[in-house]
Amino acid sequence: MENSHQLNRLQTALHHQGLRMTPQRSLIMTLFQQLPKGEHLSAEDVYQRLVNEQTPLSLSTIYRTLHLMSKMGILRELELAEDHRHYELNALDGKRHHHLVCIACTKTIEFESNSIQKIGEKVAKGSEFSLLDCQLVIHALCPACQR
Amino acid sequence: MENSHQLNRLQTALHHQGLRMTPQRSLIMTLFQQLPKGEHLSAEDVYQRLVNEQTPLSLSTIYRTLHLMSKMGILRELELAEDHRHYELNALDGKRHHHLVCIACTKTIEFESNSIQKIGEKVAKGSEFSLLDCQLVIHALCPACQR
DNA sequence: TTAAGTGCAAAAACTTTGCATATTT
DNA sequence: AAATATGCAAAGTTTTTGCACTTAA
Repeated sequence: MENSHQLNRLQTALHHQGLRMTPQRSLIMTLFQQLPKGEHLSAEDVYQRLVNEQTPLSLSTIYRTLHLMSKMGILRELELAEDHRHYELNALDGKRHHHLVCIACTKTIEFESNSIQKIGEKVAKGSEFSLLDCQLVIHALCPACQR
Repeated sequence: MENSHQLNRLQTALHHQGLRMTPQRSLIMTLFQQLPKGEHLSAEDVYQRLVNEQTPLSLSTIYRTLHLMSKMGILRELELAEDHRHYELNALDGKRHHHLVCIACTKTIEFESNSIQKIGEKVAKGSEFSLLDCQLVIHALCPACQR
């Protein structure tokens, strides 16, 4: 099934770097896999959702895991208007979404764009970088906040 | 001259909202105007650069001013890989630049793109938002960090 | 076995806020 | 004069880290 397949991929990737699969990492990975499209979580969110599971899990471990999985390209770190970072599964197929954010009320609209993805790939390739993620953030005022 | 023209624009904009021009705001505005293209500052950076000026200036005031000027569309708040926010003057002509960031060593390359700007405008208009800023951030691995 | 991972508690880094005083308009 | 802005110091948030203990491979 899909879930265990993804967990295997994570495990393989970890082992390639001499790192280990743990119940905590597995739990966090599974949480993000089950997350509805478009939803993203902060470290604290992750903690609240998993603290009552059978596996013990601390905030420090969550921070460490979120960083690790972002560096591995498994999660994407969203840079929105909020005061803390949010994470979501990084789409393997390049179907990444972008954000239109009202800076007054923080209302956020998501959208997809093939063109942005293509620009990102072109720019990365032009500098010989290998792309992990690209995201457009548009800061604006929503109709209500324009008065 | 250019500088005082910009200061006048700031003053007018402030007065429109019942707010006031102060020596501190003027100082901060001038600093950003004189900043070389492509350079951006954190609140702490601003403090370090201005603390020895004749005008007294505190970190709180800097934070308050940076927020205010971002909400006014005068500054843009950059969302990069760093752990704190950076600011720079928001280009009035739409010549905004974007960032390609190596997530391993944080090496950053800036680039401009008319297409991105156009996409931003189209998306904002589509939802009847009024655009203030748009920025593409590409997370990637630079050649050196790919091993 | 042994290097990596975890939890805890403490610290660090960054940002916000209350309040008295000072300043713009 | 009235309302806004500032500085200070204290508090708030979010994130990081040291260390002893645990665990995956």
